[in-house]
Amino acid sequence: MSNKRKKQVTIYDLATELNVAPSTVSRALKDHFSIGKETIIAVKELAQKRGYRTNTLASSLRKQETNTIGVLVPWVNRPFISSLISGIEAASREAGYNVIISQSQDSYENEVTNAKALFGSRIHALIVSLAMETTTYDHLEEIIQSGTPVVFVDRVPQQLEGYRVMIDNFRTAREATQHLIDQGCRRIALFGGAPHQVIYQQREYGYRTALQDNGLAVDETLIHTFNRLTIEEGYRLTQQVFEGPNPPDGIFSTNDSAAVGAIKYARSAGIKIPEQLAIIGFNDDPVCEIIEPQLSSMTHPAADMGRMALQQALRIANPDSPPAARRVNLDTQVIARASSLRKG
Amino acid sequence: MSNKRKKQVTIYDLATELNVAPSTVSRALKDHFSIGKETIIAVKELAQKRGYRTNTLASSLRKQETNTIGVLVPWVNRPFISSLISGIEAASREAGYNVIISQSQDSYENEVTNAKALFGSRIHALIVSLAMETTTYDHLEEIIQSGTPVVFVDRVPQQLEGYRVMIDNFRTAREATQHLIDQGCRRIALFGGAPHQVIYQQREYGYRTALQDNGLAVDETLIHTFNRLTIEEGYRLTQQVFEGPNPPDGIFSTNDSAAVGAIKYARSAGIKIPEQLAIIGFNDDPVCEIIEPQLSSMTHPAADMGRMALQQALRIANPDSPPAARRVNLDTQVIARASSLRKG
DNA sequence: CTGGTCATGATCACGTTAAACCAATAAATT
DNA sequence: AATTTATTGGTTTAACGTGATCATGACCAG
Repeated sequence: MSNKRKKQVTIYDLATELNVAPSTVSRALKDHFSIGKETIIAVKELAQKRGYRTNTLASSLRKQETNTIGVLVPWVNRPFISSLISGIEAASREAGYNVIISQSQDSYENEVTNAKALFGSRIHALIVSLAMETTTYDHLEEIIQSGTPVVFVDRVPQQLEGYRVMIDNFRTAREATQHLIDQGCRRIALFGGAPHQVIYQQREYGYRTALQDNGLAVDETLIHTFNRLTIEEGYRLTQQVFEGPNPPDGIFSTNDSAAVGAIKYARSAGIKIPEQLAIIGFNDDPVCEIIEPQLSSMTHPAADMGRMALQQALRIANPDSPPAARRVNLDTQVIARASSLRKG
Repeated sequence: MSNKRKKQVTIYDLATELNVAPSTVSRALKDHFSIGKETIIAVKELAQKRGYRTNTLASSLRKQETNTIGVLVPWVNRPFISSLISGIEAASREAGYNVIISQSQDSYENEVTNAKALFGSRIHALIVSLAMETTTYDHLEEIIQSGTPVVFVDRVPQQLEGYRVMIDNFRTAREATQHLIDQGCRRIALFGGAPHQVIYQQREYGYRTALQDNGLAVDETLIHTFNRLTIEEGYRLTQQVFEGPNPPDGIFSTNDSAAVGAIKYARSAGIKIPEQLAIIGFNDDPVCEIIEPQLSSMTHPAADMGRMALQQALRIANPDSPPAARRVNLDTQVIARASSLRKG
């Protein structure tokens, strides 16, 4: 019923009450050097008493700069992404920024629409993880051109020049594969993602390199590409592979979900893990510790990546800060669990 | 380097180019009835050509109303919450609103700070799920008083008058307990949450009622309270209960994590599920289908709750829409899986 | 009485839009 | 036919709250 909002307190109100000019109030609130100490105290006290809150809209409009960070991700309800957002949110709030989120739902079309919407909100900076479908980047190029800082996280664009925060996918995949080899695997299958996404290319390359490092031939029939890397896809493909000739003795899955699918099939088919089949995933989702046997994986420091992406975003275009790095790589490590650890 | 942002196109630019007044452009873009058809077309065409995007800051300032929805939750990286946010985000974007998120990290202090920050951003409405710690509500009362629509989701306040979107916790808990009874359980333990949170009170009440419905005595020693309902807590408490005298033959856990802990302990201690111990959780997190045996649970329609919360939020204070409901309850149902299904 | 601080005031401008106003033509009334 | 009234298609003005810029006045040292 009370459709009528309480009138907000403005610097003008404070000014009249204190018999000073609005601009004095404005400056006092910001501890401007040219305002007397007593005035500053008086203004702040009254502001407190009257419940004054600066109108960020007006301020942003005037300053031609918002305190809002845009985040554009495929989905918010995925373990990796939600932790990424958690990191971005925490760091943003500490730095005095708000976070607007939007999800592309892995659709290119949505990504374009949302990018435009965020851009229209005059965000201070944009942090993006690309939709699976995305192969062209005009919608983001446009934003970069406008001078808005853009930082790509994890799923980064192929060609586009820009700032990136990632893990070293090549090295991480190489280590994951090496781990399986160290555990005695000789025929390792690869469960890879959409081949136009850089991160999956790099992971495949890491896999290939590890094999070569150890003098193992790359068997192309062991390399599989997934559209969505879901549990179901992992299950189905594992089944298919094991019903064919010459099954693998190890699987390196480029995410955890597909690896879980593999474990599920193996368990249902009576395939012994890790003796007959060693499995390692990617991301170290919470599920790794829940499934039986527990799933080995590569850490993917989601929250740290979020914090780092924000830091970079704030450094771009801020001449008073250390310069932003074009490319930040965060450390990862092998978490060896029962699914790959062969005793002795 | 290009620290200088491209100057944005304004209605003023379009107006001069078309030799009309800025207000005409403004109205044309909104298909105002008093503007001629041809003018509207001409304006829109030019706007398109010049890449005009309305400055939402200016618009919001002028209209005294933003298109931003504030979301205040304990954590974004939890399955239930991230799905809730996903629902809010999707519905908001469809309705033309942005979503600002902030997490209290289950701390009362953070919740207050963030509430103030969101309020300062002049949000159109606020959707809140309370921090575990929160027991007083002045920070939210203040926002409600100001006329900003506030909708509580899931973790709602005890006394505070306000709009709520929840599930029927009482009925849902009663059904969960009844399910265990139907499967032959006679000594059912309750794993409950923070007792000052309404939802956990209601769940306990539902549990008690189900027992009484079936003529079973309530054994207070079977009722356990958890601070955080984590896997570890669930594990430890199950161990404690089973090392004591007269262990239960069923567990109703008010979230899935604690139930997973219970399964883990049972498995390690050789307790047969569901024969010796039947377990049902709450939320139907993805983990339910991953753990072995699969965990029975009660659905908790997170994304739907998010969409519904947004719908209510937009209806409050909008006289042109159907009135908002003080209380919306969404349906839930039992998902019976191996952890509780006793054959025959 | 000149010049320099210190503390503050006055004046827009940021981009948009609601409200009030206006001119010209078409339609309705006497 | 003459006059009033509506309708169409705009324009002008002001305001939303803040803050950068430039102006001002009091006081004091030299």
